[in-house]
Amino acid sequence: MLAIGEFSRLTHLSVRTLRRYHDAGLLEPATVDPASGYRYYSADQIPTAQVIHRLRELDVPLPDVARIVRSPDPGDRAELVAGHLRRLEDQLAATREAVASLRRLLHPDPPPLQVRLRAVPATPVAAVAGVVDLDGVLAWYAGAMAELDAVVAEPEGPPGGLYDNALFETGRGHVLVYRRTAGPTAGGRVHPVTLPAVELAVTTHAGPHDDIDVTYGELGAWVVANGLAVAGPVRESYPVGPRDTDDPAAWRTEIGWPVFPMAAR
Amino acid sequence: MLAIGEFSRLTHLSVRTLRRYHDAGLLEPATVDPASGYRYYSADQIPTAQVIHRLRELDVPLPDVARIVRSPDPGDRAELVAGHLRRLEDQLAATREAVASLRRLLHPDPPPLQVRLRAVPATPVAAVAGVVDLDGVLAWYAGAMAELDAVVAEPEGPPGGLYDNALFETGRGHVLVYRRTAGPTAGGRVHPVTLPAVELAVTTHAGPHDDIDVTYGELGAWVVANGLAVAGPVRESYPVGPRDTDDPAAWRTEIGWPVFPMAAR
DNA sequence: CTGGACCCTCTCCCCGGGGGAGGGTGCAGA
DNA sequence: TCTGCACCCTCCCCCGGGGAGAGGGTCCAG
Repeated sequence: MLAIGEFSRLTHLSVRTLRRYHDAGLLEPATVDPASGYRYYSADQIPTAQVIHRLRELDVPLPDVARIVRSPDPGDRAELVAGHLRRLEDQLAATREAVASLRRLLHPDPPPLQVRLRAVPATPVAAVAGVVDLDGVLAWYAGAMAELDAVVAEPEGPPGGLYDNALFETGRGHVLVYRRTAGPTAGGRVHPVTLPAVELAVTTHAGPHDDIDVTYGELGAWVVANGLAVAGPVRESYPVGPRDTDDPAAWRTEIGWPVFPMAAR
Repeated sequence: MLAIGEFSRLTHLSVRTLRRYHDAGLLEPATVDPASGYRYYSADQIPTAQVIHRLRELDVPLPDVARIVRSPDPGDRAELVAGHLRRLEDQLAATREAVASLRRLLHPDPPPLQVRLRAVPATPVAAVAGVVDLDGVLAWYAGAMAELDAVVAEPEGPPGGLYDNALFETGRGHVLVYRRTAGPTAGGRVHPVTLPAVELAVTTHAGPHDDIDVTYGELGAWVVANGLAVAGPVRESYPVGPRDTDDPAAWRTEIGWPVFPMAAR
């Protein structure tokens, strides 16, 4: 039986951290003296402590660590770990993209932004709508678009979507993806919808979506400079997207932001 | 002039976050109405907001972001950014190593640990000592060892170090690195020191230092199983180290932990 | 039996936000 | 000019994974 200080020395985990792991139900001492509250660990808990240490170095949240070290089946455990490694991969990809986008921001090579005003009439479309978290929007988009493809036999023009401002402001909001078509417009989650008529400020973003907010910002600056104000929901359409090519640099995203004269807000 | 909500829509930064950035002195509104406290932004602050956004995606702390966006000289700014990118690289390397170490832990292929007890007599050495942070210990070690090499003409045996337990427990502690020699033992930070006689439990760790705590743990378990207790400072020596080869898998680190009979603590 | 190392619980602090309460402002339509 | 409502303000509490320290109990060797 090892007192907490001794166990700390053997595992390179601080005494404080060991106590926290006990409170979190993550690493229970082998025995606890009921009179004094002293924690006593056994030497064969050392490997467990080391696994915990590694998982924490990978920023796995404590509750997930608890699930991993407590799961009895090594298969389940491996699966949980693999899931977290995938999460790390995604994070790494996001980091790389942020670095690239930062470089583009700091060393700009700005092609002048083409903004046009376009009066869009009310448009009937086949649509899938829902309330979505910002993190899950990509997955939701893929699923919704697959359903649209299954239902809409003869699409016209590129697919598109409407995104509520709340999605960017609070991380959750209404999203609607649509296809224009002369054919059927209902089935499963797909329903016919008529997009309202609006005046749009339209521009096209080229490349991956990691720095699409830059284009949003430039579009917004143009709108403001022209005495207009924006109001959601924003419309995007995807003349060239992940459905068309695997090369994000080739993507083209048309952004249409409903505008009003400043005074008419 | 844009109200905060409008600016939020143009930058995809939440209203809350914009207010926080104002409070942190990171992104000052162009004007603030002294009567109402309303913040008003100008459209040409959008690029700055986007740079901040990217830096935050890279987990650059707010004070550092403030330094970057406020530094007038683009060269300085690039240097600050580059520094953070280096930090990200290091972090990435650490993550990779933790993943590798975790795999080794979960799929162990354990060569049986060779532990020997060795009575070490008092030993005169040339040494550099200091109080070091755990993060900086590698850099400190490199500097100290370079000074030792400059002073000690004829070293005997591998270099070594003594590490206070506090280094692992509180992240800061006494460290002493030494070389045995029959030659000079003083110069610069180098001073003659006599390491006290101790009884050591000794084993050798093979490979990079990322999972050296596993060997520490196994050594500790062996010590406990043999009715002994450990006490610092730990001694390490480096028969094969970064000085000898660039391949961390070839490194050999001898760990000697002072031991006492359990009862004699 | 005593001193000192060790251990206990408790509270407060850090970061970068999110959530909500409670109240003041700006502006368009009536 | 009034009213309603969207917008804005400040202030406080919450999260996770610890670090720091206060104040007090416990263990054990000399």
